[in-house]
Amino acid sequence: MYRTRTCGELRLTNVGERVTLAGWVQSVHNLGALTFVDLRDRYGITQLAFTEDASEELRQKAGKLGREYVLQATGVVAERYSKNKNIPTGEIEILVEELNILNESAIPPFTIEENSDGGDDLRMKYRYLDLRRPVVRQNLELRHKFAFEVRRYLDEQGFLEIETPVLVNSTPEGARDFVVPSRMNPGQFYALPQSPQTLKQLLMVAGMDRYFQIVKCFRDEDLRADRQPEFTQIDCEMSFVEQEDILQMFEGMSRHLFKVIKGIDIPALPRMTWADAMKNYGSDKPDTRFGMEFVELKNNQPDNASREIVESIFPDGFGVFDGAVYIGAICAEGQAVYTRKQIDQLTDFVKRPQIGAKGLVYARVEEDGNVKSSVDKFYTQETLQVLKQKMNAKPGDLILILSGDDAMKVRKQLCELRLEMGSRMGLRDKNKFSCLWVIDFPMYEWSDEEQRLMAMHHPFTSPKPEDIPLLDTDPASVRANAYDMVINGVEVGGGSIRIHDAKTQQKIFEILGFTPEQAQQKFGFLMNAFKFGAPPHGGLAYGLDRFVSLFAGLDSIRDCIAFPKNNSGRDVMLDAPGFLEQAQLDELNLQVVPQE
RNA sequence: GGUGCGUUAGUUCAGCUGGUUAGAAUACAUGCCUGUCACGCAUGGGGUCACGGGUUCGAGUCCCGUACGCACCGCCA
Repeated sequence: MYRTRTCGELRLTNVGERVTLAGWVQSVHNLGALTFVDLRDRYGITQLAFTEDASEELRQKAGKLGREYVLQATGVVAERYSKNKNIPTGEIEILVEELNILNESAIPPFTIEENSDGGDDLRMKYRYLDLRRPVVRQNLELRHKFAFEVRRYLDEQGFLEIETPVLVNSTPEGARDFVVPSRMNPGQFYALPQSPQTLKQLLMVAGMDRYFQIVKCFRDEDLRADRQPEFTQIDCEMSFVEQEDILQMFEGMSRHLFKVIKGIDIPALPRMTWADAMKNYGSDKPDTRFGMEFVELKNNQPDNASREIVESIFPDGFGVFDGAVYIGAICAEGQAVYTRKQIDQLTDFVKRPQIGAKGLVYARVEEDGNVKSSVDKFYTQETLQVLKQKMNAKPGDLILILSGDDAMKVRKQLCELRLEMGSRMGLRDKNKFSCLWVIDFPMYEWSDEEQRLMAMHHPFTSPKPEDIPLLDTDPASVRANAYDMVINGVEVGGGSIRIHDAKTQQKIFEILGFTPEQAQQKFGFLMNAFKFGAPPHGGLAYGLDRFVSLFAGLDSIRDCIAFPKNNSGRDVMLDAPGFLEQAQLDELNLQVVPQE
């Protein structure tokens, strides 16, 4: 037996017990005649003491230990002379009688401590050492607990966890697929699933009624702090349900997770239409931890987000806003104190190429109620007072205005500005959570690149019944039975009520530009299945990595993934991907054309 | 595909308008130390300044290119 206890559990009540511990050397404090060794395992740190009671040989041995050596130590639990209040085991130590070096260690390339001195790159290369750090390990522990509670909740609700294949077909639409050559079928390829979407729908046709799976999904697109090429989805589907049933079920799951894991009772999730989210926040995943909603000061081109014309409050013919299609503003409470320099920073921020605003107009509401703006020379105080009233601004507030000839673009710029102001004003507290449903997404969005409508969610999403007539006349304005769960501006999950009859599905494929032959070739299996009694069904998928990151307050989902990939999609520890031997390529009927 | 920032000791970083032998902290090694817990003290070793080219009497420093890393845009149904 390697150990009788772990390094995290011994207390004063254990004094006098003879125990054996095993773990890694966190640190060695050699004081000459006295040596202290901090021994670490997953459960904590316990101090090993080598004192005058220990043999000379033992003291010599202890003094020569290096960081990360693997030890087995047997001794008696004793009360410490001087206690360490910083750790739970700080009141005791082990008076070591037997010491066994189970393995030596090379000098680690970075310190394995709460605040490591290693950079990201280095820590990823030696991720197995990085994972010894409590901060990183705790993220994986949280992830385990999260997944466990998901299973508990869904099991209690009658869901079956069913595995679906990882070697499937490449699908048109959506992200680029990872592909796998088939040795037995020369020239043919499997693809890794971007999501088990169609498979779970087939499980509904099969009568499984309630399905879930915590499953890896794959998308061959560029990475981000919140995007990995392989990521984990909590994939769920239910039969004989309407949108309301699904929202209730998964709102319940989220509340369960918040309650059990974070100890937080979250209120019922508000629901916001996609149109309102875009109109008031410029985003389909608004961060609702703070307000600062947009006010439309002009909009003469109604769209899916706001369908009414708003006359400009600024008279034409005078200045900066002439010719703008859309003018929108936010009111930053109490920020009139912003200096010229801070305003200039904000202006630079919105003018960055990634955001692309042409400029920023600001107006301060002064203590006497007068409005002082960057466009004073163009507009009268009366006009500015209308602005103040429209913005519901008080003395001390700062109004920030953006304009342009494309309402959606300006909304997105305003969205970035709003988030930036939220951050600057400390309104985006990681320990505060604001959850909501965004509902009534449009079915389609226009793709400039492909010059056609694309499914906004996916092509299996059903249109709202009342909008079905619009499919023929104005498909771009058709709304879908689709919904996202959004927390703190992060899309943690999304789903829809699916199409369950072959005819409607065929029609949707047509609108997306598939010929009947193409639709049959790519999705024949699904439409055939629909001929055999498909139940009405729908579901939702959560992004596990994002949800866990949110709970852990992480900036990147990498931090809750044991072995993540870097920005270029590489695993720097495995040095993957790599080249294949010629024999392996031959067997797969693959030829590698050398890059020039 | 694009934009920005970065690459100097094992590690994290400093190094100004180009100018002697490139520094600090930490880690590491050796010695001292009977209560450390960020132990302390002393001594020591450790550098292809990412790579290639250019400008210059002279480049860690300026310019161009490449590679790599991070963040972002495009992309991600």
